[in-house]
Formats: sequence, C-alpha cells, structure tokens
Amino acid sequence: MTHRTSAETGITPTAPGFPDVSESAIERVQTTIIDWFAATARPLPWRAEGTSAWAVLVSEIMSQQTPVSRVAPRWSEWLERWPTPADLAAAPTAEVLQRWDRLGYPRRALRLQEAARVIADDHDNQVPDTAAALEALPGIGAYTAAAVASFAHGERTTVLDTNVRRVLIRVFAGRDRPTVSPSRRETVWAEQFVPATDHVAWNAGVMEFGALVCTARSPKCEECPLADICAWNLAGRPVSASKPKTQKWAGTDRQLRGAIMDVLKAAHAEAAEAGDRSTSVVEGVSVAESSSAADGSSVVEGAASAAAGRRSAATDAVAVDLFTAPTADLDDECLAALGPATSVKLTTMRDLSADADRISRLIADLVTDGLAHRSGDRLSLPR
DNA sequence: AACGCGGGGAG
DNA sequence: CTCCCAGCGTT
Repeated sequence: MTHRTSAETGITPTAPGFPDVSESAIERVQTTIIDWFAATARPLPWRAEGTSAWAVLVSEIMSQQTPVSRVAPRWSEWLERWPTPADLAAAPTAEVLQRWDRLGYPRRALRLQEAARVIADDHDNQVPDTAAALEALPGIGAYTAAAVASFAHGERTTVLDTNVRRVLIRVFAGRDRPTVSPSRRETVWAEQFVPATDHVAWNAGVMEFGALVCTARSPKCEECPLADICAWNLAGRPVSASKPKTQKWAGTDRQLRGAIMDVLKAAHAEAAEAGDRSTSVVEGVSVAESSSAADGSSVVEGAASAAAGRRSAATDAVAVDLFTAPTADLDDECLAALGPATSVKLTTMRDLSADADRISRLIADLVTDGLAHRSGDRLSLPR
C-alpha cells in the first residue's frame, strides 16, 4: 500500500507540476506498460539472457546521450576485447579511446576505465549490486546507477532517464516535456510509479515506451495504449512555449576538440599500421604557427605534409602537424589533396582562422582532461 | 541551476 | 537548418 499525502490527507498541499495521482491510474499505467513491453520490446543485445552485469554497465555508459543504434556495434567489440572489468583496467588508454570510436563524449571512456579499475581493485572484479555503491564509481550518476542495479541485479530502483521522465510528465502531469534535469522533487514523485513486483519490467518498459511510442519529436498517440488516460493527450497535447536553446556545433570548441582527437587517433592507427609494436606508438601533433603562411601557398604545403604524416628517422615516429592556418585559404583543390583524417574535419571548421592560442588552449584542456598526452611538443593519445 | 562536453541521424 | 539522443561532473 502506497502512503499518500496531499489531496487525501489535506496535510501536504499538492505540489504544482507534480500532481497527486490516484492508485487506480497508477495501476492501470503499470499494467499497460508492462504488458506492452512484453509484447513489443526490441531485442537489444544487452537484454539477452546471460548478459553479465559488467556488460550491462558498459551498455549504459555508452548509451548516455547516444542513440542505442550507434552503441550496439561498439558494445559488442568492447565486451569481446574486455570481457571483465580487470581486462579493461589493464588496457592501454590509447586503445580504449580508439575503440570508443565516434560514440561521442570520449571522457565517458576514460571514466569507464577508471570505474573498471576501482571494480577490479576494490570490488573483487565484481560489479557492485546496489545503486548506492554503483553511484560511487566514476562516471556513474543517479540514472546509470539505478539502471544497472535494476537491469543487472534486479534491485527495485527508480530509473529516471529522459524517456521515463517524458512519459511520466505527459501521462500524469499533462505537460509536453520534462525540464532539462530532474529535480529532487521530481525524483521522489517518480518513485511512486515503480511497482512492488515486476519493477524491472516497469523500468525497462517505460523507458522503451518513451523511446518507441511516447517520443519527443513525433509521439505516436494514435497507437498509444494510454491515450485514454494520458493527461497530456486529454488536454489536447499543449506545446510548451520555450524550449532550451540548442547547442551550436560548427566552429565550437567541441568540434575542434573532436578534430584534434581525430588527428591523434589517425596518427595512432598509422603508427600501429607501420608495425611499431615495440614502442607501441609514437604519434604527435605539433602546433605550427601560421603567421608565416600569409600568402597561403605554404599553408597548403604544410597541410598536405601533415595529412601524409611524417616519419622521424630517429624514433620511427609518425608526426602529424595540426596547423592553425585560416581554412579560408584552402580551396577545394587543396583540400582534396589532404588526407582523409585531417581534411574532412578542418574543412568544416568555420573560424579556425582564430588562433594558435585557441588550439593551444584546447590541447592543454585535452591533456588536463586525460584525453591526450603531451611530451615536449608532441601530442599523442594517452598511454 | 547553469554550463561544458561529441557526434550523428531524423525531420 | 534544428532537435534530440538510456547523462555526468564541475562551478
């Protein structure tokens, strides 16, 4: 029996935004979602019988802000390469970032390896089985901790991702979309919807329901089994006035950081390709000042040689230069002459003209963040 | 609470 | 083009 307050007792006023909900409505929605999930759940690879808790944890980290369709291939490769936390803990970080591929937010890969080391060292290589213990690990917040505890261990937790929040807000609060991040009050409010039994099916089901039916962009209300009870639908699906402004991408620091990481990965791959097994890698990015390339021609030469890579006789290293030249100076013909690793990204950089200062700052940030390693004027993926 | 952080695919 | 995606950590 759920303890209720507010309307029934008159002691606590119903909080605006997170209204009190009747027991019958809760039970109706729970049953509908759980039945719907049993009938229509996608066969995601990490839902297969026998998936280890570690594999579930990896899937959750990879899925943070990344569509599951892009996660699946990387997830399979990771688990084949690093079947347990100890395997990942012992891996070279350069390889970890390389195999993270283009999932985005590569810092997640670093945090995942850190978590693996904590699990291997402090938890006997076993993924913690409570949300509280999981949340203490690097890169694991409230959502991921609850999800892993529920899906991998069967703990009754409140899983509150963007999908769940949207479903609950629409069905029970009649609003279009949740706020940017869940408040403490919303989290407490959401707990009442998790059933005493079948909570794993509820957690997975309501998340899946938000991903497939109650979607953000074009919700499929015509085929929604909750259409008759959904407060948002019954209210005529009002659209909230202001939405959070979208983040720019072209020309931003984030894009440039990604471009630098691309260069480092390409250099790393090229060094590996060259069979440099003993020293393992030697990659580098040297930041060249562009002031001497005002006429443009030397910029092209420099860029071309950078794309081709440069082999150092002394170390058999591959060096890649990242130039700070204005992209405007590179016409299409010149860009076509560039190698794939550098040219593609640099062409989309709007104001790379900016400055060596900017690139230097971002490189320093990457080193600080642990995404790059600096040795003299050479930059590489971290060991 | 607000911000920074990647990258891609759908509308 | 804009929006959105199984968020987290820092300020």
